[in-house]
Amino acid sequence: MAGPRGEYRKSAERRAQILEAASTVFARTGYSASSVNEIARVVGISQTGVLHHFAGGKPALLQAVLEQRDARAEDRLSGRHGREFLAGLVAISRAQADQRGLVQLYRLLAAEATDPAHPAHEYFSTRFRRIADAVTQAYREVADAGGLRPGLDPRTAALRTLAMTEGLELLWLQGFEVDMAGDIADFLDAHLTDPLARG
Amino acid sequence: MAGPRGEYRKSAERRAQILEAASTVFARTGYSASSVNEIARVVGISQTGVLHHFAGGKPALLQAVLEQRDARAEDRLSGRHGREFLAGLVAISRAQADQRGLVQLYRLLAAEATDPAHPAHEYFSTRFRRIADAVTQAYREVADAGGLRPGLDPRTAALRTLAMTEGLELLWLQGFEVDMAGDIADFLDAHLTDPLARG
DNA sequence: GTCTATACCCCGATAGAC
DNA sequence: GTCTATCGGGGTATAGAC
Repeated sequence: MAGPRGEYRKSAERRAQILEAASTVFARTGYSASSVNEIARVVGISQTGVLHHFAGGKPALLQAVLEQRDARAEDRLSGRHGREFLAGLVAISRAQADQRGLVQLYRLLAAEATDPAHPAHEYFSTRFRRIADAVTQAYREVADAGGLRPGLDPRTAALRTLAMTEGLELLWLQGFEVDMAGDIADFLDAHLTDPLARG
Repeated sequence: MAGPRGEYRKSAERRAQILEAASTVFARTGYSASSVNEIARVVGISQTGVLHHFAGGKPALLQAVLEQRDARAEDRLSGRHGREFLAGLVAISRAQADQRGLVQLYRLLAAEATDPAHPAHEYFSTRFRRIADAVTQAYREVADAGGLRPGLDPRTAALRTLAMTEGLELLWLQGFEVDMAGDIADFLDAHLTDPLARG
């Protein structure tokens, strides 16, 4: 199980360092206004040093940052259905309170990417739709089991849940003292016949 | 009631043109990534021509754009209290559906301005807090009149209302077909003993 | 009021030495 | 793997002519 040695290992570590630096720099000033040079400065190497590790330049850096986060986050919900899935949303919210930089990064990039010319435009639009569909599906499963309050439409409930989640995140970033996880749990409970278990 | 003539009038018109161009350019690419040059190109004059009218440079342009919008929006709520104020929130949401560019501008700037070094940082943080306080006050007035459902705290209700408003705006910008005004009205009604009048 | 010209800075990318 | 040097482009801002 020994990892790569010598030059290879050094390269992998550099890549990781660069990725982390890119993440914090993008989070602070967004994609367009950030520079490879500044990322390099954070790492402590030259601009060309960074480009050596990411041949595709700045867009490649962005893509790598996004992929890294997705890989870490997606399995938190995979395989969960109905009420379990909804409970997973609460868990994710709770975890985000410790990742301010990452949340900020996503918020800023998502806003920038509204422009169709932005390199991450496609990424965000499909990602958002995928999430909305997954939440809709979860509500549908809850409804089939008789756990959804009467008169509620799964799709509408999903969009409102998403809106509340994103909105609370926004307020939290703005510096308001909101209990994201608690508020989302309350909001979900308002849709269900039986409340979710609290963690 | 005749306006200014001759040179003065020409100047005022130019300023208005520049402001409008700045608004659309900022909305498309954000503040940091926009250039005075591009704004000038949209207007059809040179870069120095723009700077002639806005001595403070790019930051002055940004400030002017923000002030212009506030001036137009604030009186929509001034003098209204309690239920009337809440109904005003719904009206504002309805109006925003026709102002995609402006909404986009605010969303992007607010995200950028999370950075304390951003020229609009202070503006957004005080603005957001002012809105939150105003909504809290409105809920308090409703509560005093016995119109708030029992067990609800005005401040918490206000923050959740704000979160829902912002979140719906976000989803709408992302391309989802959401009825912002209708959903907000529903959300408000869930807090009140009597539903608001629908427009 | 608007222009051209210009000074000076930072950007991303490439070539080539070590 | 990392560097310096360099190219071409674009940014803000100022000086001064018309």
